[in-house]
Amino acid sequence: MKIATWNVNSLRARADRVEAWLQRSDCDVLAIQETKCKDENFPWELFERMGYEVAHFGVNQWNGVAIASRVGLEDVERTFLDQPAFGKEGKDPVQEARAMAATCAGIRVWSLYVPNGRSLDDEHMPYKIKWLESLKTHAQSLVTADPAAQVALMGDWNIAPFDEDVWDIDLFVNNRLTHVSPPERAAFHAFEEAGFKDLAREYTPGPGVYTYWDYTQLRFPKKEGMRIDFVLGSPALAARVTGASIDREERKGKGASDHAPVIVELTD
DNA sequence: ATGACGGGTAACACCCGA
Repeated sequence: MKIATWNVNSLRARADRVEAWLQRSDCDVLAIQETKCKDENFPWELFERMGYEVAHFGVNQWNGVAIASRVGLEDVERTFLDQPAFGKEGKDPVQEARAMAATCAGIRVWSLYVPNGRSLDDEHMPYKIKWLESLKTHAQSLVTADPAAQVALMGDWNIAPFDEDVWDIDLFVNNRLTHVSPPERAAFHAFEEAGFKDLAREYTPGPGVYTYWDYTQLRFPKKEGMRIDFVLGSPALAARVTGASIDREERKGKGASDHAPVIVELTD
């Protein structure tokens, strides 16, 4: 069985690529981020045609998450416990479409689009940290309630947990860029301390192994990327892993997303 | 070639991404 996560950077713009990828990847469950559409614009028929059930959560052109499965799709949730809302001062906070869950073949699958943070001094940064802390509390509660629970936290985490997860750590640190700061990394590692494991890393060792390459400045051909997309698994799920890969072929050519799919293989 | 940013909305720019 294969499960995967992929930030597609607009599902409508990437529809042909997503369909072709489903065709060749033999993927059973795909967590999608940045659909960038409302339900009424969602390409439902693409997934039907390919034999997948799909659930989507999107409210406007920002964010948007979905889960497609050909092994069942039940108990869809569109938020986690105490998921923070974001609102600029003077405006009502809004729950953003950044998380959804569904149970697929006994696995509690989450499709997650962690807030970017924008800059270390921006009000989106404390939002990002709080968002992750709430998610961790929720994820931890699932495993506490049932130590045998198979939970997959899949998505675009917008954090590079280790120095080798960016092509030039000095550039990031010296320019006070996001994704590598101690508070962001601590928020990520808290999941590992809670028993969740990065299921792909041991099968895709770095350095120089990434899941995202900026569209600008020839980042992809120059191999200047970031590892920021992860599948974190509960102990019971981690015990089933037999392999993992990053499909960097998918980043090539015209019309690619700036993220590549991350695939984890499990025992049946 | 893996190649010089792209998507969406609304408007003839601007927001957003990391």
